[in-house]
Amino acid sequence: MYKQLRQQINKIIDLTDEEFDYFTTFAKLKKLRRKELVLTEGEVCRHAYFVKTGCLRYFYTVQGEQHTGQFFFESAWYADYESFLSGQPSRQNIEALENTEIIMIPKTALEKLYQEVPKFEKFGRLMAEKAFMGLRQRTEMITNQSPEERYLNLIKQRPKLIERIPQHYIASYLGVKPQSLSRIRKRIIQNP
Amino acid sequence: MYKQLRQQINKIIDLTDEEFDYFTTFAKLKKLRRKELVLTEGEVCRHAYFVKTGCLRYFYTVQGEQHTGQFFFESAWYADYESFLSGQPSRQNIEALENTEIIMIPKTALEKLYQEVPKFEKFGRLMAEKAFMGLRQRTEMITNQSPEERYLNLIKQRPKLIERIPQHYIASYLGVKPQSLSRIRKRIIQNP
DNA sequence: CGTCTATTTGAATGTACTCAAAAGCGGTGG
DNA sequence: CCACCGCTTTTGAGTACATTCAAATAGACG
Repeated sequence: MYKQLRQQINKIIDLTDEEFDYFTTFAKLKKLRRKELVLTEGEVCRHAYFVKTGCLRYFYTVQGEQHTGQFFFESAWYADYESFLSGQPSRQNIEALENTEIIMIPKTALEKLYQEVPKFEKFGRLMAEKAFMGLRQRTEMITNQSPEERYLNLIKQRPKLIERIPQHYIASYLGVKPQSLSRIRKRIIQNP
Repeated sequence: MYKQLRQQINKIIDLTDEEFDYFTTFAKLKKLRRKELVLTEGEVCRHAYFVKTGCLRYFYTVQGEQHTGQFFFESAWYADYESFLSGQPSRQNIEALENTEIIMIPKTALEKLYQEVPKFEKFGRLMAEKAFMGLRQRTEMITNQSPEERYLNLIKQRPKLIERIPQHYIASYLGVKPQSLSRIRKRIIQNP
């Protein structure tokens, strides 16, 4: 049932069977249909989400425009840390781009685990550190690279993403308009 | 001696006098002159830095150009998390913009503290979470706002920074050329 | 097949960039 | 005290590239 989850957690900390079983008593499964939201802006993010199958996208809206923050595929974790930690309403939306199965861990459960089992405090730290590094990579991509470079890098580093995600979402993720991404692709095809 | 440090840490976790004293046994003081680097790209970041007085800037170089990531003033913490955590050479430089006094905490000390005192594990988690939120704010500023909006926001949110930091560093922080920032300022002065 | 959405293409526009040079400012030494 | 030097900031002119507005084409799904 939770084998996949166990594998991912094992990459971060070693849990005994008991500890993992205890962890899973708090887990909730949820199935999402394509385009369904698991978090809507204005709500407080009270869960961490683990993608079992499918794909999530988080985005936020600025002046009526959607900005895509990130995509998450099988075995990835996500939560809107800002809302999750502060308890403030989230400005993000988290949406399933395909029919998607997720495992939800309530914040309250994590807090309980942090207190009861020191090992989970370490888990929490490592997750936050990992999240930080992921975001930094993303930030550098946006600040240091031209749209064309960003797209070429994405092809190189996450080729499966290109095949799986509709182009206008990729444009939004790269920080350009769909028309611009279309032209970028054209340029790339014409010039080796 | 370490009163200022104690105050800042108290904002995050409660430490007993003994715990704090133990913590400070690992601390090292360092004075930096203006323009001096405390971390150079290629080195591994083995310390967390706490600014006692003065100001630090971290930047990295892309195709010969400096990109300023962030400024840190009195009572701020910094470390290149990526290098600090992974042990890989840093791509960042950390520089004093003024004569600056810092307190350095070795990574090895933190690891020891994490193991020995559970409370510090929590401290580590909270610091990572805080770092994450700071970076996210920065990322959104870059992705969602025009250079002019970024500058106006900076004036509003960190007015002291504007007075204290030379303009070309601010331009670099905002992701524009110094000439462009100069023109932005001109526009702002002319139009209310 | 027809409708709706996604992608592509075209033309005009705007904004930051580059290259270049002038003006401003701070510090040093005569 | 002033003259000079290096560095910062400003200004000008021309360019590059993503954007906007608009429309055509292509694909997906009922």
